[in-house]
Amino acid sequence: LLDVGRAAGVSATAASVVLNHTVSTWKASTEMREKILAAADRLNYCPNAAAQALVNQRIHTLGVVAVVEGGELNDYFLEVLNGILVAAPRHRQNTTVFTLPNWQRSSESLKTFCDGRVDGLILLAPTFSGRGAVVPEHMPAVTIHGNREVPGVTNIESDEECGACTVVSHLIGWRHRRILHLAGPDGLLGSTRRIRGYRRALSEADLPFDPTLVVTAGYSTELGRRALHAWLQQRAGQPLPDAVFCANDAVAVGCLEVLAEFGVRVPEDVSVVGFDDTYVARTILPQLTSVRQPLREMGAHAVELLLERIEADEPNGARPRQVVFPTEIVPRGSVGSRSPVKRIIGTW
Amino acid sequence: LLDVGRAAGVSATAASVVLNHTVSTWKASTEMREKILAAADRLNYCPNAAAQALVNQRIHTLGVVAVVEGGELNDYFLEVLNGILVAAPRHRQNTTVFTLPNWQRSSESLKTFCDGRVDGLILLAPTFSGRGAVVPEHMPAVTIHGNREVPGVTNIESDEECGACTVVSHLIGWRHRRILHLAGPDGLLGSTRRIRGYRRALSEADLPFDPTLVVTAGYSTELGRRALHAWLQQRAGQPLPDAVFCANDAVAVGCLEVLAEFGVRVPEDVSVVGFDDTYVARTILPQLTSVRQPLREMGAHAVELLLERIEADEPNGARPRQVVFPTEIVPRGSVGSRSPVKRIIGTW
DNA sequence: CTGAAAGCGCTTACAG
DNA sequence: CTGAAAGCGCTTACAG
Repeated sequence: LLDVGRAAGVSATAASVVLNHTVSTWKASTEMREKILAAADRLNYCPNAAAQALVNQRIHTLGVVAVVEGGELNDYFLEVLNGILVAAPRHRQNTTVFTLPNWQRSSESLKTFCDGRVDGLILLAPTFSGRGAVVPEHMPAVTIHGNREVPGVTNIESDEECGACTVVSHLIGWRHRRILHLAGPDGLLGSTRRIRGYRRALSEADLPFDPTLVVTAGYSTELGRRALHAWLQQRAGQPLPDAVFCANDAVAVGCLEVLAEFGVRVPEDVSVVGFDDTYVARTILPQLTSVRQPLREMGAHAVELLLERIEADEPNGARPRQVVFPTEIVPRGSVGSRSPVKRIIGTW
Repeated sequence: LLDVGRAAGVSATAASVVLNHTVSTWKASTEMREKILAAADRLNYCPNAAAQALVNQRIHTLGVVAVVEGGELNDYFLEVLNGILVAAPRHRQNTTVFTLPNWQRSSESLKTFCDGRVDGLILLAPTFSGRGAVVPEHMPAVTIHGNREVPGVTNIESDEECGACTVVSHLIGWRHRRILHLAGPDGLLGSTRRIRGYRRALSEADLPFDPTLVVTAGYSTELGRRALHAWLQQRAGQPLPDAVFCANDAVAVGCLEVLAEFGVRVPEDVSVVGFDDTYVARTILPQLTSVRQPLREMGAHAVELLLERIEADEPNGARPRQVVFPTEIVPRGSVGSRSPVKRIIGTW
């Protein structure tokens, strides 16, 4: 099309220069630029992105890599993606989204993403099994909620430990003592941090830590349901916990369902808190007290950091960073003072 | 890199041919291919996507265009995107997501997406004001829930009218008579179809149509809240409706909130139904009877249709199609039989 | 069966 | 101030 542009105007290179407002060693006579602009408009010229990408080595596209568990995207993903999708166009970047079945065998897929179709990669909550550089050396990348440190890649996370500690302290403030924690998947950094926060809150309040009160659930409603159900079944006739601290909101939803099935009222009999402050926390009844992570801001920040990295044009690892966003408790109706009467676990 | 591949092996063109398993006029001696493969692996060769795109005129990327209202993605978007993101890699396509502030001035943006960075476009719930070809002639495109017919572009939709009719008939089956409809935004095809379904159900049951029972809300929780709140305020002292048919689940959430504020129980006093069967329908209490549209399947189907279109390499309009997916009612706890006692609207 | 050459559409030193 | 030329990394007729 460039040569069509020329046909209409006068020159060849000229068109390129005026159409890209390149600030080169030029002054581009006004009349000429007018002519070119007109011609471009007339032929409705549209520069070819691939050709530009080829010569500029920049395609102005950011890749987002996420795992879809069971073919299902979740609210966490939606929120972060929201932040990314809104931030990217502000920097005139496109966003392409890659989905992976799992992180285990992601190394090869990741490599194929590095063929020039994107300028950089945002990895969403990656959990790599081995260490080893999974992202090719010269592909700029940042991780969000990286589970292990990816060597040399800057990671964006939130202060989950602090969030967990705060929300558990909040429960303690309402006079709850026996607080059950439905924890995230074993071994994940996020799970560990929540547990650490939970323990810190207990110890700050001089409460004993009872390991039987920490049970691994996972991050989904179904896993939350199962974990709590099993736990309650096993303890029929024993007293209910005062409160339940759930690894995330999805788990809390499962928790609320099971409690309802057992005839336990929330928050009258038991208080429940979640984590992430997703949409469901506001819509479920009772509304769920939760810990907000600024997921959208984190997504937006990932875009900016990644862009810096791309423009700096230095290999990963040059200036790895750790960015920690604050978390914040959002109090709602699912927390009340400890029930004065001790309730016993029934059977279902 | 190709010439590096050659340096290691023997030839130049050869590498390209074996690395792309092009089925040309070749037989590629086994020893040669071995050598090339080995060299490629050793240098860990990675073909440049931009260069390939430039010569093949195919970049193997599908564009998804959606509007983010108020910078906020919604569950509808998430579901459809889910379908797309899972389907695309099955066809070895990438997905890039474009977000627009609105559809009004989308024409120019759409044009810039047609610079070779994608091979085709999936438009999500576009609402164009003018008619006029908004998508350039030679850019393959499909719409999902297109609001007007985009000339020549095949549209994927669901039988919303039927869904609305079924769910309203369902309410009538529970003996509800005065059914309020919190409708979608004025003028949108989806709103109109829901209203048509609502009216059809009434007429099939020989019930009169009362225009004051159809009130425009919109598609968000907040708009649902406001619409119902205003409606109830105006009618203090008058009888409550038997049931509320909401334009979508988000509106239903707002509806449930307002009813709770007015001290109205669901479903004992009033039944409520939503539309879309999003995540919230399952998690809110009472769980929401809703109409399921197979959004993921629709997204996946869009990918396939678009790919056909791209491969057929014919201009838009050659074979426009209309694909209609069935809808399905999902009964849950928010519907019960009509309250025997007539409840009166209180003030809030 | 194999390699040299042209070309995809653009940009950018480099001579006029 | 302006244009001709080379080159980004690949593919694909086209001669050997």
